[in-house]
Amino acid sequence: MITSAPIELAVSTVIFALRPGDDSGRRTVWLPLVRRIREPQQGKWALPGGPLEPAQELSESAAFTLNETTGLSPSYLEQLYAFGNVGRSPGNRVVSIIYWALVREEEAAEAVVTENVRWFPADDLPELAFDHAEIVEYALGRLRGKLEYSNLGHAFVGELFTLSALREVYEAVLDKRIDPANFRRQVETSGLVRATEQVQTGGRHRPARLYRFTAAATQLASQSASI
Amino acid sequence: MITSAPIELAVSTVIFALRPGDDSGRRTVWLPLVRRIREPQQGKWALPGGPLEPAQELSESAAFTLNETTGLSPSYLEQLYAFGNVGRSPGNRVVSIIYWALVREEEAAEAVVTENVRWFPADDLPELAFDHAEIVEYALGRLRGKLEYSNLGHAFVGELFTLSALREVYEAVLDKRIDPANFRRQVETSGLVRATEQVQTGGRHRPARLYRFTAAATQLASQSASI
DNA sequence: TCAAAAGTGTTTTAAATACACCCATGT
DNA sequence: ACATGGGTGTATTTAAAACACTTTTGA
Repeated sequence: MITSAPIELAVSTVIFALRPGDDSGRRTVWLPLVRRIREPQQGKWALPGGPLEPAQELSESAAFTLNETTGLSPSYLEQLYAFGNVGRSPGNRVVSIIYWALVREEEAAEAVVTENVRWFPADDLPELAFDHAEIVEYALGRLRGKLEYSNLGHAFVGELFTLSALREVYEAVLDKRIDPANFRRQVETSGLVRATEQVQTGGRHRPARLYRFTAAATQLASQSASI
Repeated sequence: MITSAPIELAVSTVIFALRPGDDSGRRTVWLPLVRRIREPQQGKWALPGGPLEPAQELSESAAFTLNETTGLSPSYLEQLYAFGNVGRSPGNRVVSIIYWALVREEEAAEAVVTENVRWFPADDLPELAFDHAEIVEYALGRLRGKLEYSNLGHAFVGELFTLSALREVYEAVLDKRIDPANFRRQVETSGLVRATEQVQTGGRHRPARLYRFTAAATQLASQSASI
């Protein structure tokens, strides 16, 4: 009787954060990778992840890996796609269920950085293990696409934020300039945001009003997370 | 040493076709289900599917199941989502990677109908096994959503089609009336469609010009299948 | 000749975009 | 005072939607 090796089931996560780029003062998209410390593909950089535990929910597994890698909790977490091509891992058959997550950079920022965990700019990645380069590309597409038709910016700013800060999130992710006046109107008429009484001073210009997301917005974000 | 049972990996498919409804002459969305012939949930209707074979691609598994169930080949096939909640199958842990497919009804139509395979209207399903009701709901949302921002109608019509036929696909899936004049303009300016020299006669009205999809359209459909 | 869908033209409505200009603060 | 981003007003462009009307066939 022939018994082939069982199919392995893993969960990995593409973790995005906005960080100051090397060049201008503008922030860009970064993601953490881990260096593989065993064969196959030893030494190459890969997405954080691991085998699924029988008693563990898929999203729990993704969030656990994320916390292990960055020390952070995700402000957004959604399943991306199941990658399972026969040839994607030489020698064994691995089906990887990929999640993607957004984290707020402010919180811990440089917290966890070891020899084998490092953050990279999304547009300047090293050679990745397996099909992980393809996966990251796919996740970036989803991030950009979703930002345009949902209120995903929510996940990148804090509880209180200026409209400029929110706009900068969009500019960083979509990598294009957005007219501040039109952006303001779109956001304000969306009903997903409410002005507070507070303002943010400190800039050498007129203080900016602080906003917060409405309940509708947070709800919408978690809904769209499953659609 | 405690060794828990391994996680099972299955692939199932939500198969959509347009069929004449019971009432009016208009077509509606139908899907085939199979009756479970063993425990758990014996006797309940479920999505067609089965365990993933180690040497089989995910999409191959979905297409194989589809052909087995309907005798048809999919004109569109795309991964939907991986459902893997711990409690979704009592007793064992099953992660199901779900695909969704569109088939052209004309081809075989009533071909495969047995005691344990039956087509149901999407808006009038029997009680389903496991979390399959939730899965079908999710797939319907994706079908409707995708039809609005891509040229998915492509998969439901033949090579040559009238703009009315294409419009009826949209009306059936979205379950709403669409202005023929505006629909015509939108489709014509999209560049995804090209008029042929032929017309379709036979109706008691002016003959309708036949169209075909351009290469761009078919390409776009298969692209969007992986995004 | 009449019904019915094919197909064209035009108006209305709404949204995105572009851009001029005033406001309030730190230096 | 003046540079800078915050914030308002308005014109332009584009697309969606609504709807009147003409065309061509089968019966």
